[in-house]
Amino acid sequence: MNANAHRRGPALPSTVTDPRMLRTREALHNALLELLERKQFDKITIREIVGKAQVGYATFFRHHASKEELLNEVAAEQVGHLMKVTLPLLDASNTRIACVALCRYVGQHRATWRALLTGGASGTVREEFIRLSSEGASHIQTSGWLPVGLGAVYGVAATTEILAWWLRRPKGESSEEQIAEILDRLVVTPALGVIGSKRPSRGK
Amino acid sequence: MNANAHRRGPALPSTVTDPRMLRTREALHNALLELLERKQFDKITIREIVGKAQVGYATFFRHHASKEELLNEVAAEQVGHLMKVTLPLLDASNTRIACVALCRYVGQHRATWRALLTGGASGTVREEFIRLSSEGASHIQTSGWLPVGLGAVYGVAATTEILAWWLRRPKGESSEEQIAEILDRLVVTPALGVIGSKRPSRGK
Amino acid sequence: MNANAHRRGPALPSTVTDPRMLRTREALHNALLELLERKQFDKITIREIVGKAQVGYATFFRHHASKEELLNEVAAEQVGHLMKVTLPLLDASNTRIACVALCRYVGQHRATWRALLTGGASGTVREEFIRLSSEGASHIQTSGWLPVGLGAVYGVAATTEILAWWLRRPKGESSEEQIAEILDRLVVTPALGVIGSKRPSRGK
Amino acid sequence: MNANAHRRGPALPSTVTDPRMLRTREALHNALLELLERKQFDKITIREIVGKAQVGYATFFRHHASKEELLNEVAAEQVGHLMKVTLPLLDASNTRIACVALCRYVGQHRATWRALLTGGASGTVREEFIRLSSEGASHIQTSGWLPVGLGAVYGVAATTEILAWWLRRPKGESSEEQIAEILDRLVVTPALGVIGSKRPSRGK
DNA sequence: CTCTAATCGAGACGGTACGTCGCGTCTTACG
DNA sequence: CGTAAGACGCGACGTACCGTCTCGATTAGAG
Repeated sequence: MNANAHRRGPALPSTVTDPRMLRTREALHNALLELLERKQFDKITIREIVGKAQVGYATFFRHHASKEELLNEVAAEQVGHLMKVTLPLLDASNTRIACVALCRYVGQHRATWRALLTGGASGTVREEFIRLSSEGASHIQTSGWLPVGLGAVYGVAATTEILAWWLRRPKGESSEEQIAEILDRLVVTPALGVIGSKRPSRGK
Repeated sequence: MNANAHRRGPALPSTVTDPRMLRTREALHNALLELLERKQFDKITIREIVGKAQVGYATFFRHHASKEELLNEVAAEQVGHLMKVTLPLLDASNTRIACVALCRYVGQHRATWRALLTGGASGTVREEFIRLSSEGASHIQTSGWLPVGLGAVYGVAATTEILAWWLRRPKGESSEEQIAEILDRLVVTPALGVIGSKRPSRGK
Repeated sequence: MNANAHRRGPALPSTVTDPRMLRTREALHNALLELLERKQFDKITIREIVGKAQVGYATFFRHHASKEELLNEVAAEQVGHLMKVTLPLLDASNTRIACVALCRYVGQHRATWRALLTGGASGTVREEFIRLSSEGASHIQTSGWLPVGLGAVYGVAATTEILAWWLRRPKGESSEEQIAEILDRLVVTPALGVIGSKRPSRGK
Repeated sequence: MNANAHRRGPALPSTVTDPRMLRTREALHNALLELLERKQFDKITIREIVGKAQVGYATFFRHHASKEELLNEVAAEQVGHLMKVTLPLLDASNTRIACVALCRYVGQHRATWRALLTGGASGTVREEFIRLSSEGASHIQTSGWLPVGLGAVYGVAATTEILAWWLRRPKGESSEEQIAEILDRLVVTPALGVIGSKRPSRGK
């Protein structure tokens, strides 16, 4: 009996072709993003999301098991876009270019990324970041004193935190280039290890 | 009408002397901390807290307007303890000592700090950190390229994230000194500005 | 932990003394009866009941596990009242008197009993009837050709069906005495067995 | 637009000849009957019915506007079969023969009739019974003290209730003849009036 | 034997009621 | 007479069916 065959979205969402489902999925994604621009993720109710998306309440659960799962999906999507822009430029010899690209992209999607990074969703976004970057940047090496796992956690946390600070401020206060420089000097360069050279702090 | 005359804790909790109130407050603090060691903050219900604290349900609201407010108070308290240990040692000329003190303190209160930093309460703890440190460390100067506000946000976020990573791992995996070194090299030194000298990233 | 201590009404509702609970219980009883006068039991939603009773939705479940359980309670109550009036008069030598008493009582509470017997609740009422009458009339003997269990089921079903027919018709169409006579001749006398002889009825 | 041109079965189902429709109709009838043997009518969902009938969900509505309508149809069909067997034998001078025929028929289709009479469908079955019998037995006269309408309602209710009692009991407990006698003495004879004369029963 | 239209399965969808849970308020009874 | 116990109104949760509505893919039966 297929009495409950209607439950759970397909295992591989990418294979969905039914235009109704695609429309619904996108409507839910957009609705969540729009709501995130105005209130904290955990203050948003599923009923608000489906209301804004013009979608039936039960329909939500035909696509996502929970609010969190929808956020995961949205986060993965957005982080994916960001990565696609930044990763190809990431090159140990010149990290600044990647930082600028990243900041520029974020600056161009200010509203979305402010929502993602300052609206209670940042934890999820960070996890997605770590997941995707450990896939895409597995060749990056850190110097020995910094455990790889910690490097990733730190890098992502620091980056998102800096971006969040930037996005919380009024629009023109800091330029994309300034933030990129901060990012590079404060996070990327120290984490990548400044290999083989000066350690500014006092010796052990 | 004085329908809610009994509501709201006193404006200045520090002035409370009634031993019953003190007992209740402490019981609630401890109950929250113990629960945080076992589950996410937002999965904890007020009824659980008062149950564990052996306190009447309504009594909770005579002391705190909400769960979050209690968490704020607990966070301020714990962060205060931590600050008291670390701040006096903070000296631009030798940051490592402060880092070691901080890690040692956290290591000695592992359970509590793991609860605070990995249990969904970290946002609150961070805010409390920023608030208290901007009071206590207002004399710290960063070099010009790093806005003061961002410096604080970054420093706290990076620090808590690193500590959280540490506390999530099995107990003996990294020593307090190792974490302190990472903290110093990765966060404190770069943020304090590497004053007057070499900037490892390429010039503009 | 008494996290769910609020669930389920007390095992012995008769022992409840809290006036709030009494008010709520009665409001729910009345609301159900009023709604039953206007629509089928299974078309009535719990939300309608609590709406009419001016009671919170969740409160319903603090008193009754389901709509059906509430109906059981209401039915038992009403049937109990009816029994109290009729049973004492039940005497094998003159069943007519009991029939008249029963019809009179029902006639005096026309709206309620029409609701109970014609509104989709009759099954429940019948079961309650059988339950209570097998307690109160256990001394009644049927002649051998009619199994006792069947006698009860038949008597109750026939009686309620006749009353239901009566109550469905316009108010003055048949007098209480006429229905009582039908009841006596059609149901009671045949079921009691017509033991060889005298039929007390017929004489006015 | 003929958006709903496909909706609603033909006004006269008897005129349908398309074998696909016939197959579907029968499958739905059987599915409902089988399910009724295992659970209450109102606990049965349309999705279960179409599942068991191996029929698409929407197809159900191409034949029946609702679950209830399907039940009506099934009830009419089964009651019709029963009537065809019993009615021709109904003769005021010897009601026993018809009673025996009725019980025998029901006994031969025990599962079906238990489903129909004890599974929450009895109300519908009774209505169908009354409708069909008032067509087929309109010549039956009752004595004056019993209104015709009430006679029908009573007769059908009492009969179905007695049968239901019988069918609920273990299979061989009462013979078809015993039930027929009860039916005759308890329901048919009293209702037909026993106008001062012969009572065919009693003599064995 | 085609071909056109009726019929079908599958199942996404907007609804609505369900029963549960936790909140924060307010009443009651008890010590 | 103040405090615990807990009933209450509220509102979101996730589930289950409802009945409507596309979609193709069969499958009749008329040409």
